[in-house]
Amino acid sequence: MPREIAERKDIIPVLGEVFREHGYSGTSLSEITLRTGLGKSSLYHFFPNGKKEMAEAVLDHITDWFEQNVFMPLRDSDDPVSGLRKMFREVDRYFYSGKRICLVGAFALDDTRDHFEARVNDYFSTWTITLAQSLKRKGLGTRVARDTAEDIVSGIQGALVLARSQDDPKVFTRTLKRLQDRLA
Amino acid sequence: MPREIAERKDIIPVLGEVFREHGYSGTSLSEITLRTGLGKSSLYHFFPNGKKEMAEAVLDHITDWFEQNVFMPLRDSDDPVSGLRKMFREVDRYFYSGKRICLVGAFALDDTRDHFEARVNDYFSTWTITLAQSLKRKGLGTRVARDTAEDIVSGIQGALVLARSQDDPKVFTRTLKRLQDRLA
DNA sequence: TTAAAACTGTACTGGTCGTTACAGACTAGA
DNA sequence: TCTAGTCTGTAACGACCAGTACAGTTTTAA
Repeated sequence: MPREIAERKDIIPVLGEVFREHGYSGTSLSEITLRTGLGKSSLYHFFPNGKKEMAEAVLDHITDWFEQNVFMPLRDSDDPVSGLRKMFREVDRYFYSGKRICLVGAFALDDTRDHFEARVNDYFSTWTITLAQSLKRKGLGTRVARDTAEDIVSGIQGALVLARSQDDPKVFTRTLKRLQDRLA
Repeated sequence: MPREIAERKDIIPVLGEVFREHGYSGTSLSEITLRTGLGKSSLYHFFPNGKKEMAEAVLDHITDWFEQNVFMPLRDSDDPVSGLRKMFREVDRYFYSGKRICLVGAFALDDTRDHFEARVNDYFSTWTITLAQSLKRKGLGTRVARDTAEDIVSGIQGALVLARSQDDPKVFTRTLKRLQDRLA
C-alpha cells in the first residue's frame, strides 16, 4: 500500500536546517515547500498537525541523535575519559565546528520554548546530568561534577552564540578545546 | 512645536521586552501596539522605517546601557579587580539574575542576525575585547586574557540559554558566580 | 490668535500566513 | 484486474501581516 519514496524521515533533517536559519516563527510553510520540494498537501500528509508537529519531529530527531552519539557513550564507555573525549568529538562534528547553531538552544530563548517545553528541558537536563555522572565516575565529587557539567554545557551553548555573532566558527572550536583541556 | 508626552525613548524599553518574548520575526506590530499603547500611526511617526528601526533603536539602547554600566567601568576603574566586580554585579542585575535573556544573543542565532549584523557583532566584540584588556591590566598574559574573556562572555550567554531552557534562573546565578570565582 | 509642527485614529492596501477541502494520481497487495 | 491506502496538485479559507494614506487633533512657539 505505501509508496514511501520520499519518506517522512528524509524530510526531517531539511526541516531542521530551515528552522535553524529562520527560527520557528520565522519559518513559513512556503519556505518549507521550497526547501523540501514537497507541496503543502504532502507536508500535511506526513505531519497532520502542521508546523508544530514538524518542529516536534525535528526536536525528537535531535534528541535521538544526541542519545545515540553523545549520551550513550558518556554512560556506557568503560573508561569515562574516553566517553568524554567522544562527547567533545561528536559535539564538534554535530555543530559543524561552530558553523551550525543549536536549534534547541535557539528555541529556548523566546516564547517558542513554551510550545516545546518538555523537549527543550529534557535535552539540556539529560545532557547535564549524564555528563555530571560521567565526571563523577572520573573521580570528581558530586558537587564539582555537577558544576563542571553545567559549565561545559552552557559553555558550549554560549560559544555557539558568540561564534555566530562574530560570524567566526573558530570562536567555537577554541572554546570547546579549552573546556576539554580544563578536564585534563 | 513638539508635544513629547510619550517620548520615543520611553517606548524603547517596552519594545525590548516584546522582542525578548517573541523574537524579531515573532513580534507583530499589533502586539507592539497592545504593549506600548500606541497606534500604528504613532509608531510609524516615531519609527518611520517600521519594525526594523524599532529593533535597531532597542539594540542601540542596549549597547548604550552596556557601554555606560559595564564597558566603561571595565576600562576606567583605577583597580581592574573592582571593574571586574562591577561587571559581574551589573550583568547579574541586567539579566534579572537569570530571568531575562540576552536579546543580542537571541538575534545572533537565526537570520535576524543578518539584518543587524554590525550591531550584534559590535556588542560582543566590544565586550570581549574590553574584558580582555581589563584582565591584562590585572596581570594576565595577552593570550590567557583573551581566552578568559571569551570564556566569560560565552559562559554568560550559555548560562542564560541553559537557565531559560530549565526555567530555572539559579542556573544562571550559579554559573555567573563560578565564572567570577575562577578569576580569584 | 495664528501657524507650523507633532502626534494620532481610522480605514485601507496588497500580500502572506497556517490550515483545510477535495479530487485525482500513484502504488501495492489480492 | 480490482481495491484500499498512500501520496499530491490545486484552490480556496479566514486571519493576520507590515506598511500607507490622510484627515484631524493637540501642542508649541511666535
